[in-house]
Amino acid sequence: MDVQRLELLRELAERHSVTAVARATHRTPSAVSQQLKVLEREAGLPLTERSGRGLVLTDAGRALARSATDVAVALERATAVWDEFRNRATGEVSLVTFPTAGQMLLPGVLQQLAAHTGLIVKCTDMDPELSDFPALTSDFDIVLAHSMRGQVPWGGRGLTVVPLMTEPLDVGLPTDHRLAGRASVGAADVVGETWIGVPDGFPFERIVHEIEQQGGGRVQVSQRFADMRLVEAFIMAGLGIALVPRYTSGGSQPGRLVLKPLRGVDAERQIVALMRPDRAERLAVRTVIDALRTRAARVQAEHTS
Amino acid sequence: MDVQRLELLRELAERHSVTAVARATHRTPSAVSQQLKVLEREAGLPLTERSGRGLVLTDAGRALARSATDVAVALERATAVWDEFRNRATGEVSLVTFPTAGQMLLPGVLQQLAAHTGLIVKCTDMDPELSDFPALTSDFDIVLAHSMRGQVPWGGRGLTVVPLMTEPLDVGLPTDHRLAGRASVGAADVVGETWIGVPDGFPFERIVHEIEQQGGGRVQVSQRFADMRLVEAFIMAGLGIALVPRYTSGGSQPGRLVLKPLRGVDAERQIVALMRPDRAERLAVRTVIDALRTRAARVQAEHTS
DNA sequence: ACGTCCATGTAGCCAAGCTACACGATGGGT
DNA sequence: ACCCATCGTGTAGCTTGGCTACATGGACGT
Repeated sequence: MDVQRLELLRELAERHSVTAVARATHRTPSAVSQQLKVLEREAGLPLTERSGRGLVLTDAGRALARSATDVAVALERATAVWDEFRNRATGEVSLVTFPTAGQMLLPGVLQQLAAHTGLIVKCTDMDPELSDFPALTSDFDIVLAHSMRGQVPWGGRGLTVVPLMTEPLDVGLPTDHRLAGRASVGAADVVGETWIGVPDGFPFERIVHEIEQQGGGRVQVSQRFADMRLVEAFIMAGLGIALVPRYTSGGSQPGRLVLKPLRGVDAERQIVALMRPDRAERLAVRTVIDALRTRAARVQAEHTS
Repeated sequence: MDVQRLELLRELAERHSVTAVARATHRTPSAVSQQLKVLEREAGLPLTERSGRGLVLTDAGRALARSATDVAVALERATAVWDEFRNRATGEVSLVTFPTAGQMLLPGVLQQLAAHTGLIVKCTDMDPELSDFPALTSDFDIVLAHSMRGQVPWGGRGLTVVPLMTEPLDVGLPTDHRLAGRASVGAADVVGETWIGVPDGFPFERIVHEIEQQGGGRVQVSQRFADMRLVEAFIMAGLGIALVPRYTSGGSQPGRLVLKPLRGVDAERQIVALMRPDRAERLAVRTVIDALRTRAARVQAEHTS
């Protein structure tokens, strides 16, 4: 029973295609196919089935892939042991973020991690609109994702979830708005306004529905943007109001945008780090995660004081 | 990070010698030495140290060997998964026993396991006097061992321990003995007798000391034997009395030996199965263990009714 | 019906890991 | 104090497992 082969099976379970596995593991499809065949012969029962053009795993294949994860975890834990003996995290850690979290956390994190020589962090940003967060864990060590409170759609998939911070979502208004003087606003105050929304399927969506229910009316959404800068620009131009994450707003032109807490509505988003459990064991990865957590805590502390 | 190499390091941790590892893994010492060297180069820190003629592990080496066990467990669990998918335990299971336990349990176990085609159980017996039970787990899948109540000297070593049964230790008397009519005997009744003992270092020893303390005197030990048949022969010849495990006695010449429970003394031995944790995960091994447990339960039930 | 994409065979190459043998070092036995 | 058994470790050379390159056949979309 070879670990490499198990790893291949696990990749196949995630990527659903021999060619995709081959690309991800820097091999030819032929090599992957051959190894899977050997694994099946060893197992003595079919692990894969043809399904049209591609391959799917059988029940046995899925079960084996699942326990392959445990093997990978144990292995990574072993390498972490000796990393700890050398007292240094080493190697490359890849990370994807959505723009706002990256802007808020990454500069500070990378400055903090500069002290660790030999630790290289490769960051990428990805539009949350296009990205399926759990799927990204196949290609990146750490995936920064956001979700609404309580809602953890990635628990069941066997992924490791590390909560980083919960960020309140406020209502962003232009400084000359009629509500700009209030300390906070309620659903009834804002339900009649023109809104700038987020693309369909975004977690914020649920909050807008809640405002409609509590405020008793229909929200008018004039535009839908994924990029917060764009949203803020529209607010400041007086073209509508919008939900804005509290810690990441402003920056561009302070003084022309005010944020008002939303009373009576559970308006928070959780920012979490998502990882494949084996990746989460690496000392280098854990070091980055620690830096992310301390940085997130500091950001939150700075805003509450 | 290769699993094979980790396995080698783990074997080295158990056997304390490259040549021993080579013998156990059917390789030349040179091959083992080379692989360990590669592992050290990968780790970037020394894992072994010369100590006279042999090798000892450094702290880092021991830590790594420990986590190598977790890897092995995960791997065996994976193969167990597919064994379960085929619904049959297969392969060879090696087992060592001390004579009395083997006599009591193994025939029934092997009869029960005859139903499992493809499952081969290789049994060996070994004099408990000569054997270091924990050390035997390096060479056998299952080690049947005995110990006194509460006393579990093999807990700390990271071995898997499965309790099979607790067997009372009675006082064996010839039928014409002056105490043969009693329902039970106390320490004071037997402390003045001539005893047949067990070799030094045997767990029974502690009970003899307890008899001396409670009975208030010194026990006279005329002979020391490891084999119970021999002990029983001496008892029946009127040459002394001895502690005899209740379930395994008799058989040879019933009617010339009687057993009397010992009042006020904690005279029991525990029979347990000892395994290396990775071996314990194999479905074949677990099947044999299950058979041992049901057989042990039946033996115990037959004697109490 | 055609082209494209996918999985999978076959031949051949490369490297990892083994054996065989030799050498220096250590420690017990006489 | 010597000798010799034993242990770990180098070096040379072979075997084999796993890869690439290329070819083949089946499934889907247009």
